[in-house]
Amino acid sequence: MSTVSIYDVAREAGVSYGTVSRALNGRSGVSPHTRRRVVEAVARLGYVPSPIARGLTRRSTIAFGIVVPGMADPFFMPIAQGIEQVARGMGHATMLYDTGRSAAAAVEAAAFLAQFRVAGVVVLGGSNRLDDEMAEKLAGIPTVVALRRSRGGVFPAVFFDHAVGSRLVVEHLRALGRRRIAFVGGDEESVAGVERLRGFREAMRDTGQSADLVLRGAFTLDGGAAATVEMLAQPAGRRPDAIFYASDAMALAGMRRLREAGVRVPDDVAVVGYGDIAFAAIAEPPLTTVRVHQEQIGLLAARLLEQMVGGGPRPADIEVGVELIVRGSSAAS
Amino acid sequence: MSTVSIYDVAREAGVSYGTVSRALNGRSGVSPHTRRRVVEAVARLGYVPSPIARGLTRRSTIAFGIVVPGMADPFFMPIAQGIEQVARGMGHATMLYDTGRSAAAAVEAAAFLAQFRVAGVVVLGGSNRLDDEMAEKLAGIPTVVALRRSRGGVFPAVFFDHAVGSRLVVEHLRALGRRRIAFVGGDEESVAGVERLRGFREAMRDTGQSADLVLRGAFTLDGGAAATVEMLAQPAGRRPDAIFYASDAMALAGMRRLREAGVRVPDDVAVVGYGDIAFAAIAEPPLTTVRVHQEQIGLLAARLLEQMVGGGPRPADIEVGVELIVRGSSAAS
DNA sequence: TCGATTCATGTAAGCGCTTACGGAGGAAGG
DNA sequence: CCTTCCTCCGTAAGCGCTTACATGAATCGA
Repeated sequence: MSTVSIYDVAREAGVSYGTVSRALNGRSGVSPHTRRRVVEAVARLGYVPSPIARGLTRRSTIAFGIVVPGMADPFFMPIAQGIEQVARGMGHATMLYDTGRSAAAAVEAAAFLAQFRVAGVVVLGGSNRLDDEMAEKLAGIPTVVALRRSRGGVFPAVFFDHAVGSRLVVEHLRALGRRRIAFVGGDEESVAGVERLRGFREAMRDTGQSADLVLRGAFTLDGGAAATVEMLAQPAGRRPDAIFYASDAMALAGMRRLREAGVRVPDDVAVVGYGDIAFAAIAEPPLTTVRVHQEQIGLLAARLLEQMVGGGPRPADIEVGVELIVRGSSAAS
Repeated sequence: MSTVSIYDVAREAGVSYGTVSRALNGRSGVSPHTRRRVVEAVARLGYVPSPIARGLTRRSTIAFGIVVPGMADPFFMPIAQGIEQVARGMGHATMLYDTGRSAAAAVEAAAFLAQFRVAGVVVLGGSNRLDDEMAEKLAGIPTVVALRRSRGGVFPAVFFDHAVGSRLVVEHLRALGRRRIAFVGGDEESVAGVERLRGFREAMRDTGQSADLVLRGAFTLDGGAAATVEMLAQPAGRRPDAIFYASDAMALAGMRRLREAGVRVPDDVAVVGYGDIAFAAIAEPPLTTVRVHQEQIGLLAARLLEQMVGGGPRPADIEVGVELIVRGSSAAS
């Protein structure tokens, strides 16, 4: 166990603890010779600076915080994973805080991570409504949001246009000749929920269709299943010939319900999701969806944070594109 | 921002900082009256003790560490999520360290978390080969492993018998009349990989079958896809009529490949997975698998850790059962 | 009434670092 | 040869807590 402190190193190297600290932190005012002796002593003793003691004086620990709406959600985790990798590359730890998709919890998360004096935080998705409050809690801790922009630009963001994805879907379905397109939205506590719905509505209007088949649920498997059951309860005449789910998880669960009800996908109903999680491609039928490039977003967010932590200026927002991936669940019927 | 320190509280309450500390930590030797004044001052000032300063003196921070083989793996994350919830209930943060399924990385994880002086750590799966080394790095930090036992019982464990699950699968497939059962194993760096294979071999032997169709890969989607492609390359005569994958992810990816090759599931080939991740139930066909009760395991592990952190005696290992969930991918054909 | 306890509280030290400050040499300048 | 200025380094203080110890007041029995 690293019970060896900076004092031990100092003794071993025959210098004072202050010098050790300077040497290790690359401060000036240490002769090359001394520096070398310190480095050697460190190696000999296997000394590792205590992150928490260091955190106390520096008011910042070598840990990043990630605020995530759902720790078990296959959409968010690849992003978090990317961030964790970058963090570890910097020798940083990663703290996860699961908000359970509650906007209020995100503020708590901010406060919590702030008192831990993390070096930086990445907020995944969620709502922008409370960004000011979060910024207040985070008081000066470098923070970036991913998957959305922040309210009033308080935080730099790596984002994409959720509405554009919806538009691509509607146009695709339209081109396929689908006439009655239903939308199953996620919770509107989040930007994703609101914007994907908005995009759907606008695209429907623009293509001269009425967006009257709109349901809401949670972004989860259960949410998708429940909404689909509800949809199936409609009188046959009002049944859609295409369902656009606001997330892949919802779509996948929905397809299962549809099949159980004897509805064929894509013949009777085309199905489209949003997010392109790994399971979308291997579902049966493979799920048409809006690809979001999660890994890229994670890496970009981490990189932005890296810059900010490094003391750089506030970076500009980065927009990434979305892309419609057409698969079997909406193949031409 | 919580820039208010214990000194501020002391001043506000008109007592000394030592008294504030004692009052806040429930130490004896504080009059009820004083205690009340302190509590009031805390509330008035919105004081929150600095976890990191506290960590420095106590040599233990209010954070738990989780060592996880894959942060984006839908099998592990529900467990981690359960732990995170318990942790937060205790006011603790959660640090995740992704080993990428490398046993060596798990030791690094231990060292890393140890220097952060986490209050406790949960190791998910992995190998038990390096448990001694990990214990050494963790020097006294309460630790429990989940999903396997630890070598020589160095850590308390919440485990199940991987081999029993395999046996259930083999017997099930056998009862279905399948004659040529193939096994697609996960990486044998982990206990899960080794034991599931062993269980398969033994069950095959006990039922008088030869276990000659055995492939290995990674536990991931890609691993399952690759192994399946390999399997399909076999001459038709050697083709299995059932494939038992060591994980659900592998099985799901495998089913996709099978379908693409025109192999019908379950008619031509029955497919079974292991783990019962959320997507298993909604796949098409729904996947027969070995249920492992991930949430329960997460909660139990967290609870054990809670006990240990509370200073209790080393808890006994807890074994949880596994259960075969029969679904469409192996329905009687 | 008086020492012996007991209880509540204040103070100092220390956890393992960082960093401002100041002192000791040595090099440069006159 | 003496001042001035660097360079390199040691020391002290402080980050925000906990806790051992010291102090003083209150309580008790005799």
